[in-house]
Amino acid sequence: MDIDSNSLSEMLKKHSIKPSHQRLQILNYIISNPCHPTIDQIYSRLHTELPTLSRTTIYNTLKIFVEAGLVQEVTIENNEVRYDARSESHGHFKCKKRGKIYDFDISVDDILVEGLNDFQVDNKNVYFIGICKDCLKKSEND
Amino acid sequence: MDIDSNSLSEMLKKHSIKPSHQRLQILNYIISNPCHPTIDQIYSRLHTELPTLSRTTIYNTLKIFVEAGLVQEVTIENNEVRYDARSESHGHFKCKKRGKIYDFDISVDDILVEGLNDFQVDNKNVYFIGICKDCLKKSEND
DNA sequence: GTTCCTGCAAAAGCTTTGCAGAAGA
DNA sequence: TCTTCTGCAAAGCTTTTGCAGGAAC
Repeated sequence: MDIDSNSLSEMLKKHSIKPSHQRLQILNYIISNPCHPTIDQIYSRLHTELPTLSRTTIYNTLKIFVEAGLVQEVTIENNEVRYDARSESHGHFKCKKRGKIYDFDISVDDILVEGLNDFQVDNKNVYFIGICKDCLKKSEND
Repeated sequence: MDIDSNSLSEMLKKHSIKPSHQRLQILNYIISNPCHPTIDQIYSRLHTELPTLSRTTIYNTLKIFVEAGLVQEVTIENNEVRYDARSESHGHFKCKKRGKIYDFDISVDDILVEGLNDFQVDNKNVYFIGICKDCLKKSEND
């Protein structure tokens, strides 16, 4: 699931970010695991391989990545910011039951709103909340 | 800006919520101020009139309202849940500069996504982030 | 040697919980 | 009286900050 270290390094350099070991690991994780991980999920996973890695570094690093436009913050519900490296336009569906996030294709650029003609829109987000196919099936069987 | 106390009371009763003084005040505030207030904004404003009102009560009350479907939680960015009593379908625009939230009309029910055919979608949210007309004008003048 | 990065510890902010007293039926 | 609501205080979480040691160049 790992990505060629050189291409990761290049990605960082393109955004004027020095490719430290920690930053490469974190970027690799986010790209390899497009499951919109939270800070804690990233920490839990990488901490086992890199025991000295601290949460502070993950916070610092993701802040740098977000400012550089390398990853995006995904806020669907409070108390959990998630991180997403997908650049194509897409929406998110969050399952109430287990909290799983699904991506779906939607061209948010096509959403035009009359009232916002004179506004500068930098970011368009679409998210749905409900119950996913799998959880619906499970409750049927109960 | 206040709403007839009887109709507020009726709204609560319809949802099997006992109309206590605090609950009426909080509901009145949210409906009269459709600016998507945060808990803290509600507290700051109501606390002056009702000095004994506590944040805990506002948390409790809003939780009840949300569960009853009387108001909706609006999460646009982390660290601030906002509350909204509008029931019609609409989207939110948040201005980066001053944090102001604008509503815009959009029929989110018309957004259909192929990949989610077997999913139960309870809630559709659309939010944009950018710079509002007013702030754009101001920076022109600088 | 200088600069930037990392990570511990502490602080800060928001939200939840436990519980006792108050209000209402 | 009995039930429910309120609000103080404390606890719990996530995130930020300050700072000293370390790595890289």
